[in-house]
Amino acid sequence: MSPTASTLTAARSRGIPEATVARLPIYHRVLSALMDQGVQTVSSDELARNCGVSPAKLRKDLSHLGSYGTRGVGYDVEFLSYHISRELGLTSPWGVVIVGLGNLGHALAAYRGFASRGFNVVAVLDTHPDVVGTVVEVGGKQLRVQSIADAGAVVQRTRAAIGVIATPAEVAQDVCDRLVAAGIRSVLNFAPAVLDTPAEVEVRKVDLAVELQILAFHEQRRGEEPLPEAMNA
Amino acid sequence: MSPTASTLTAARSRGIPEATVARLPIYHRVLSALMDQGVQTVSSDELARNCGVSPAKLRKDLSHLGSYGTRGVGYDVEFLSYHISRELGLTSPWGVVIVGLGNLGHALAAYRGFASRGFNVVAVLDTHPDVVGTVVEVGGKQLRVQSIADAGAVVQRTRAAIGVIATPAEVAQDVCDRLVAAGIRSVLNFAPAVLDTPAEVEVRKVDLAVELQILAFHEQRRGEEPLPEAMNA
DNA sequence: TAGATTGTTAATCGATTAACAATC
DNA sequence: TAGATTGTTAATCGATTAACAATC
Repeated sequence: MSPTASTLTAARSRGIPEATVARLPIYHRVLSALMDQGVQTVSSDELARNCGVSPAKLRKDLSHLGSYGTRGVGYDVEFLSYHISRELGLTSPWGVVIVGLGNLGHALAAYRGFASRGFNVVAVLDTHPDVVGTVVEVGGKQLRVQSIADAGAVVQRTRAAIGVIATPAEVAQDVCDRLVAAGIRSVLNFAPAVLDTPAEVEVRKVDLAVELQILAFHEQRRGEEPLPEAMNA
Repeated sequence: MSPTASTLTAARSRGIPEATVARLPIYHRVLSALMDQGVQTVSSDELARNCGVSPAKLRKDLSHLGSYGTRGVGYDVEFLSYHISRELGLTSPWGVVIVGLGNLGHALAAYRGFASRGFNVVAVLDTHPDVVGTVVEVGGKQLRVQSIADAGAVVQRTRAAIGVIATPAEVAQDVCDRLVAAGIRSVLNFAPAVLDTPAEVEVRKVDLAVELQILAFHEQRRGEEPLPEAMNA
């Protein structure tokens, strides 16, 4: 079939598969690295190899954004990078609030990857009276730790869009409720707890224990290999 | 069809879907919490609600492990918990090596979730001469930071199975190569780099920037106008 | 043009879901 | 038994893959 207006519209319009969205940041990062190296053009084979995916998957993913390559040539690195960042919403910076300043919270606050990727840590919050009022250095700026009780005012003033929960599991749900009440609709949860939120809130979870246990599962399976003919037929 | 020997064997045998494996740790954690609360029996509806999944998905997942529930009653919390931990390979502890003792590495070393979930940090490594030889407190023990150059001996002596990479991106591939050469087959990668490894090595990646960018995508879609008029402050 | 490489198709594979028969 | 709840089925949905026509 020839590409009609309607098929083009379908490709360019709203429904980008979640699996594709989850890979776009990797493509974007690798393209940035290629730009730093002065590479101007890259083929789907080469880019895919750098990203650790198959060329077919890469081309399929990119086809959901539009048609930004040139047949017989490849992709212009800068052009493609721009269109991915546009699709991801990275063309203007997002404000991030970090809640919980234990070891992990401090590590996150010190992380340089925020600013370089279009995210600004605009506030740090904690529940504990001992921690509130102390000063943390975040991306060159000094930020005073504020109380989670002030989440509403803080989010309104800073226009923060994303909340990062780095608290113990016990207080994570309460913290999340306060962030949501304050207007936060995007949450990154590092606490080992399942958060209950309204449907319009997008929660993503990073869980060290879960990752380790998945590795343990495969590690165990690998060890069980040494009995090929015994057991089941 | 009636459940024949072959269908039972199929269900119990090797192929547990990856998507199911990825959820087992959550089920396990919630079951542990229920045990702590003294709950003895739980239905799939109740357990699913606590885990943030649908009851149908939960029952489907559990059916891959075997038949550990009782129709009309539900699941015995302790019994099910045991079988999940057995399936995940958590009945004996796994040794973990942490590489890279920057902010994140220190936070990981201080994390209490390791020991309580069947993982022991048995060694900490770094590349930098200034850091090697310093002492880090990990789970009550004092561990001396060793050189990545000694990875082979360290892995052999400690019988570590899992390597955690918490280094900058630039050295991540080199560190990974050394861990693999040392016999590590399971890697948890916190560095923002795509690692190239032999097929038998299982790599999982935790990536703050990727998670944030996925949130940004949905945030943008939700508003369709990131910062209405005022731009960033 | 001839060679190279994209964007799309169609087949396959795996995961999710709702419904319900089995059974406690 | 009657009510409750599992384990399984079958339909649906979404993601992956290989192949190739389009086209630079």
